Amino acid sequence: MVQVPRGTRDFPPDEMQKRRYLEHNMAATFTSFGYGEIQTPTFENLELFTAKSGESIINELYAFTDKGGRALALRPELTAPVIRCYVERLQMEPKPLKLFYFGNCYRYDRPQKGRYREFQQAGCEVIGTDTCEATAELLALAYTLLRNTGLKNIRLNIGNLTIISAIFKKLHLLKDDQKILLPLIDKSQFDDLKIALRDCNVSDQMGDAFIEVLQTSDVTKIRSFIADDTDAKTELTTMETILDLLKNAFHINEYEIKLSIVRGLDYYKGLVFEIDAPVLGAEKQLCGGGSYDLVPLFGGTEVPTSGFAIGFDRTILALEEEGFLFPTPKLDVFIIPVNQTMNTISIQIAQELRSHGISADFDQLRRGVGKSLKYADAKHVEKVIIVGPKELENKTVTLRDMKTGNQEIVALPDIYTKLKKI
RNA sequence: GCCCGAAUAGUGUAGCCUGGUAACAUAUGGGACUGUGGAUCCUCUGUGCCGGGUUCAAAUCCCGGUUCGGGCCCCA
Repeated sequence: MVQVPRGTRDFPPDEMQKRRYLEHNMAATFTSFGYGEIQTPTFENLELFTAKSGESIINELYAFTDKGGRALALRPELTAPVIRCYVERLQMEPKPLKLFYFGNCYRYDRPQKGRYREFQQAGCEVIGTDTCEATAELLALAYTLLRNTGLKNIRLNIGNLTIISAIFKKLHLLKDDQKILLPLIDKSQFDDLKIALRDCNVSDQMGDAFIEVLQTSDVTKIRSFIADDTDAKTELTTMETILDLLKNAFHINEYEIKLSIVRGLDYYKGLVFEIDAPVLGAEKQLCGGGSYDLVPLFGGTEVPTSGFAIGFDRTILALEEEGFLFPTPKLDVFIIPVNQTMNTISIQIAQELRSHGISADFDQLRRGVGKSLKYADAKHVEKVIIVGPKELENKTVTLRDMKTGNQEIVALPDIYTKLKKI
């Protein structure tokens, strides 16, 4: 039997209901914040993704050569394509430019729960502003977006790469050292980090202090550690302004400063953040983002950019874990012709209801009333119309409420007004 | 890419250790039943992931592969 390829999935109707709900819900939040939707191609020129991350990323890409010999790749994420599109045709748009997107992405990874080779991302980019209010809004949007979906338990952690870089400089750490240290910081493996710092000729005293700063959410502790670096101090003050706005203007209090948030991709700079759903366990990260620099790399005029991406599939898993009840759009009316001579009138009624925005279906298997009622029940239909010759003599039909079992005789012209109350 | 576990009707499971006719529940289709039977009863169809090996005989034992799940690596 032919199966779906490794790491990919089919989405039957009951899954698609959840996915569409989430898409509509998220799109509504994005648009309420003044964002416009954008869509880019599923595949791009390979160099778009190797430009910053280097050739090694090809191992994690679905990369291929087309019949014209072009080196292409299925997109592994959407930030680079959106910025490519901006540079290519949107540079003269009024600023700030606020874009959001949904799209399937592809990575050649080992699949596990919440992790697939084809997965969906939702996300956004803000181009043309790096004011504190813009950054605060980005944080607020990410948090609000996930909250609006119905998620109860999420954690927002905020870090800052400018401050981390300043600390690296202060500890006289070289680029090569950072490559070893950053992954350890990202994974919060502080015991290993301590040993690695020692290998990098950092004194135990400084190393311990650094590790403490990485774990604290106390701003004064961070400030005293970076007291002799003006850039870092300025950045910290900016961050405080942002957090102040987040708290007092956007009224979002649930966040933690966590300097160990450093993100994987190296085009980020300044403020970075992640949102976790603890219910998901090992693969718990739902959202990641921050400020980054990609526009000049793609040949555009330098402009501030920031954004975030949300793991759409994981958001659904998290909602399911929390026992969230997804809204389930149902068929409004099922029409049962008592016999085949009732087919024409049944179809006419269905069409009439459909034209009034009431979803309607009729028995197409020529089943008896009993079997049809059972079918309507299995489909969780609200109302059933039974069309039979006895009532039809008086231009009426039977309207049955499937919840209560109550039945009434309704004149044909009154069906629509009777059902409109649903 | 690495380590561990799993895979049996559409779905959920039993049987596997100790090789011998593949089973149960549920769902689907049909019927009892030519208008109320959302019930009940009857019934058809439908199952061993793939490939090799051992054996008179493999769902069962062995090997390889595939996919899924758990954990690494990496990341969303």
